[in-house]
Amino acid sequence: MRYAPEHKQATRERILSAAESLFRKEGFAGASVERVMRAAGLTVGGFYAHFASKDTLLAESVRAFFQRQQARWLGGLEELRGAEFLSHFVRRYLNHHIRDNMETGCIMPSVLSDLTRGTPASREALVEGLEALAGAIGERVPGDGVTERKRALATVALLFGAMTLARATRPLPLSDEILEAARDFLLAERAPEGGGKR
Amino acid sequence: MRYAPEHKQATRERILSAAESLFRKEGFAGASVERVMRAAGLTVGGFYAHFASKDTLLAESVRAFFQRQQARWLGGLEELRGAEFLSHFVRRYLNHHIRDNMETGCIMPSVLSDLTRGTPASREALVEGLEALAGAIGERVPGDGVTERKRALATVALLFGAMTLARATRPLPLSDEILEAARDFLLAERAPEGGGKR
DNA sequence: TGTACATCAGTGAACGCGCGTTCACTGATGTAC
DNA sequence: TGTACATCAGTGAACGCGCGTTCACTGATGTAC
Repeated sequence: MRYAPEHKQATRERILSAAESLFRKEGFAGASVERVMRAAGLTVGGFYAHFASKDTLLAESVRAFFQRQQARWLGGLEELRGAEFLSHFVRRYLNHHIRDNMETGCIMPSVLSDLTRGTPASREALVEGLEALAGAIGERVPGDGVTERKRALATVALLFGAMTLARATRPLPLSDEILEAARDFLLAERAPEGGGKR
Repeated sequence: MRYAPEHKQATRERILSAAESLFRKEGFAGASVERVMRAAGLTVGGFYAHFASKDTLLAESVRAFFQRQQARWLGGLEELRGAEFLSHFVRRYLNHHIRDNMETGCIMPSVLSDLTRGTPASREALVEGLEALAGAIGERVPGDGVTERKRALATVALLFGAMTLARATRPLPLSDEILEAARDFLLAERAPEGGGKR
């Protein structure tokens, strides 16, 4: 029990990271507080020193996911714009690795259905993440006809929807087709004037 | 206990219909077998005369949903083609009523996350429904560049993704924006050569 | 430097609860005679 | 038409289990003197 001012914060992050993995792999109902704590190297009872409830844990996991992932999704694409940016971003997301590794890939397909019934806090975490992501995309991809924001929102909705369907239809060829279809649909047409080659 | 040859089948359909409603409203984990049976006017114990397990019930609910809903989604649009068909179909799906009435609207946003972790039977039910729906859309909407099938798959993925996000972000304005964005994205461009006015 | 003490992150047993599933049963039905 | 019987859809109590949460506690840490 080493115990320094920053120690509790580090433990909290360990729990959060374990929770993210388990929520991804097993969903909200499938990941019990006891298993999350065990995965973080702790015992059940300590959980409530860090989080008010399991619902709070989901909200914080979603928040942490968007914060961490936004950097990964957009990292290295900072000066790309338009079709060029979109091509990299979409290909980065809609790939087999994210589809096949539920415990490390995107958390959204695993918990989106739970969020439609979620607490205000977990929905708020989703909204903030969505706004930030749509904002980052909108900045880089000009809309043509529809506004940038709308285009970004539709893009995100298609990414999440396609990844969820692709996971649910694994390992059939249909699963690959869905990823391809979404990729083509987002990239094949309406190439915006901002960027480059695709 | 009236009890005629067709009576058991009718009871089974009552259970299935109650299950669909409860899975829609509360998800797979949230809808217990006991509450499903009570909603069907029966008691728990009788359940296993009709279904082998709760997992089987989900699979059969998904199958029943697609069978029932395909008719509702496509009914009356039989002779429409191309952009005209797509416009009706997309507007029929992406509306506030389906978003705000989880127990009667689309079941997919409620259980898609569960299906990514589902049994083979429930995933098979999803695959069959998806193939039938994509086939019906593909027949009516020619692809341009991408094949009809891919276009149909991307359309379905965007519909489900947008509806799920819209439900999770209710009642914020963002929720309406997501529906609009998906609608515009599917209808605004790439107007195919098959149909009509949009 | 050494000792006494307060703090509080983490432990682990216990709580009440609702879950999915089983099973001995009931009693209305349709059939045989 | 009337009686005896087999069927089996549906009942309801019971099962073992894992859940989210609580709480009295432990013991390493940092502080006071």
